[in-house]
Parts: sequence; C-alpha cells; structure tokens
Amino acid sequence: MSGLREKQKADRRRRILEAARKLFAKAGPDATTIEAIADEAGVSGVTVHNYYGTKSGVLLALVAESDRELLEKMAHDLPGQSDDLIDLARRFAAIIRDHAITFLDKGIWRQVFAASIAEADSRFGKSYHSLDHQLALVLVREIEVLQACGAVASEVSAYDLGKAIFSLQNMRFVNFISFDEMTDVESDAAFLRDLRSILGALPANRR
Amino acid sequence: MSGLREKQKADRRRRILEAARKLFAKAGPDATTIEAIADEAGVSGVTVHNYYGTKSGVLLALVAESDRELLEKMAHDLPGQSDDLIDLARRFAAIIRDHAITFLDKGIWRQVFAASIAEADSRFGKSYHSLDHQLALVLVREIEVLQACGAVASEVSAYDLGKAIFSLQNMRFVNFISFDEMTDVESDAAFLRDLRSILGALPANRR
DNA sequence: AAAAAATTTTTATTGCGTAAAAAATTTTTC
DNA sequence: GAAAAATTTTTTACGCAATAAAAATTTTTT
Repeated sequence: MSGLREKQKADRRRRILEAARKLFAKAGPDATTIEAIADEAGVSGVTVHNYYGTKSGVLLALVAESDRELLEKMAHDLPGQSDDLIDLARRFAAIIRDHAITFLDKGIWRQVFAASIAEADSRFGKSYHSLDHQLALVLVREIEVLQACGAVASEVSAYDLGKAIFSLQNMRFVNFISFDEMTDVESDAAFLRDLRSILGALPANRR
Repeated sequence: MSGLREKQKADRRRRILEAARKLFAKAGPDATTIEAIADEAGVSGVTVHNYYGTKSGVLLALVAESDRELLEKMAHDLPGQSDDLIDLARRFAAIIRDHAITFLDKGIWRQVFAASIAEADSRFGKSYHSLDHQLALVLVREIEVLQACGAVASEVSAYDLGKAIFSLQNMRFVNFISFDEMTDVESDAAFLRDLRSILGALPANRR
C-alpha cells in the first residue's frame, strides 16, 4: 500500500508536461508531435494520450499552470489600485491580456480557447474553468471593497457583478485573440465602451 | 467566358452541404467521415477539403445557414415585445437558445463554438461572425426603440450597449452548452442575475 | 479543333486518436 | 522472499483527418 505507483505517475505527468513545454516553446504545438513529446519525456506515445487525452489536453494543462501564476499576479497587483468600477475592470482585463500575450501568441490562444470549450467536461477543461472562477473571485473581492467605499451600489450582489464583468472581459479577450492585428489599446478602448454603455444604460427612474 | 465553371462550383458546394446535412443528422459529425460526405455528394474527399477546409468548416457552413433562419426569426419575433431592457435581453437570449437546441445538441454546439474560435480567420469563421454581428444589430434596433420610450438612457450608444449585452448573452450561451445538465430555465436565471447586477451596479451619484 | 488554363481526382504521406493484446512492474498474499 | 494477483505501460494495428504533388479531366480560349 505504499505510494510508489502514485509517485511514478506524478513523475510521468511532470516529465510529459516539461517535455511539452520545451518543445512547444521551440516549434509551437502544431509542429510538435505527440510522439516527440513522448520521446522527450521517456514514455510511449499512447501514455501521453492516456494521461492527457489529446494534444490540446496537454496544452490546456500547460496553460493551467501558467494561469496559477496569473492568479498570483492578479491577487498581488489588482487590490487597492482602483476607486471606481470601470477602472477596476480595465486593470483586471489589462493584467490578463498582458500575461496572456507574454506567455503565448494569439494563434495558440485561439487553440487553447477552442479546446477549453470543446473539452469543457474533460479533467483539464474543468481545471481550466476552475482557475477562471478563482480569477473572477479576485475581482469579486475588489468589488466588495468598492461597495464599502460607496463606489458600487451596495444592493447588488458583488459575486454576480464580478461574474458578469468577468464574462464581458472574457468576450473581449476572445475578440482580442481572434484578430492578429488588434492591439491591446484597441481592445481596452472597446472594453471601455462596453462598460460605459452597460453601466449607464438605465435612466435613474428605472433602477 | 460563360459561367459554367462557376455554376458547377456552386453546385458542388450545395451538394456537399446537402450531403453533410443528411449524414450529420443521421449519425452526428463525429461518426460521419469526409469520405462519406464526398461519396454522397458525388465528389472526391480532397474536393471537400478544397471547398471547406476541414470537417468543422463544413459544420460551420451548415450552422451559418441555420443562423440565417435564426436571424429572420429574431427580426420577426423580437421587435415590439418588451418595454424594458432586461426583458428585451432575456427574450433575445431565449430565442437564440431555443433555436440552437432544436437544431443541434449541446455536444455539437461545443464543436461549433470551438471551431468558430479556432478558425476565426477562415472564410467560414468570418461568415459565422458576420451573422453574429447582424444578430446583435437586431438587438441594437430594439434598444433604440427603448431609448425613444425613455426606458434606456439616451446618452449611451445603442450600438455599444447592444454589443455589450450580446457579449454577455454569448458567454451565457457558452456556459449553457458547456454543461449537459444545465436547463434553459437555469441559464435564464443566471443571465437575469448578470443583467440585474451590472445594470444596477453604479449608485446614482456615480453615473 | 487544337492549345491553354483551370479544376478535380488519384496517389501517397504524416500524425492524431483509439482499441486490444502483450509485456513489464508493482502490490499483495502465503 | 517467492509466487500470484493487480495495475500500468508498451506494442501493435487500424481508421480517419489533413496536406501535398502528380496525373487526369474538363472548360475556356484562340
């Protein structure tokens, strides 16, 4: 009943991911074969499939690791910087965009996003979604701070609002990565239009 | 200089799509091979690739056709039904969900969505996005009507607002199709929370 | 009607993903 | 500590997507 088997599994997992990181960085996921990852990791190709399902699954697992970094960065850089909701949302979006673009190029992010939807119910699809959720929670906490200052209406649910703004940000992010020529300045401007229009949509007598 | 060549191309396009529709309906896209579509359409497998790029490309083209129906339905069913923004947005979302779910099951929609992101810059990715845009424009027009009634603030851009609400709806739709067990009632409730929190987020003195 | 141009088909190759049998390794049992 | 049992990996084999290049076909032009 010792954990030797478990230990070896964890080790293989790690080796596969490390091999993938190295080869993806060198040539990109498209030009990297599962077989090459397997060789580099010292396992068979089928084992890579057994562990991660698909090549996208490997990529998703890699992104999930980087997202943990992003989460730390977010928890460190976001709090206490904004005194209004629009500014908060824009900073939140900017941190995500910056992290994303320094880590992978847009073409690969399109694959990642596509995989996160196509494999939404797989193990790694789920862990990806869970990190998204935690990211949204950082935003929720800051919204609670703004509520305490009176910058956000105290009647609304900070959780619901955080999730909604996260959604809006997420679609903007998809838009950003969908077009190679779109700059982060443009994306920020578009996000600002989203926020201004929706936050100011209702006239005072209708709220 | 007659258009025989063009005519034959259009004809092949049509036959391929018709064959795909028939076979996808019978067995689903996964169990349908490109070769089978090609046989049914009376062309070679490579020709299907030449015309639509990938199997997802064929699927996307099929969905684009159905989206034209949806667009008509939307233009017919949405206008004049709502006298406030939240109700309008929910009707809009409901029409899309209903149409989607009667047309394809969730698993296939996940593939469609993934393909629309992964192939955002392909011919069919673009036509898919253009239909999304037209759909959003129907919403924009109704928002303008609400502005005329005073139900929506006249200072905001109806276009920006329509796009923002469309984004919110789109993320909810992704969420809806990502989980097989999620009902349309639940999705509507979640969308309502999105809308209520974000539309009521700013206190009166901050707008 | 022949030559030129465009398009499809044939042919071949690579790689993903899956399944089942075989081999190896760890764990359990005596 | 060796044999048996259980688990996991590897080997082997196969179907299909996607791509490339050559060959064949068909339309267009002259």
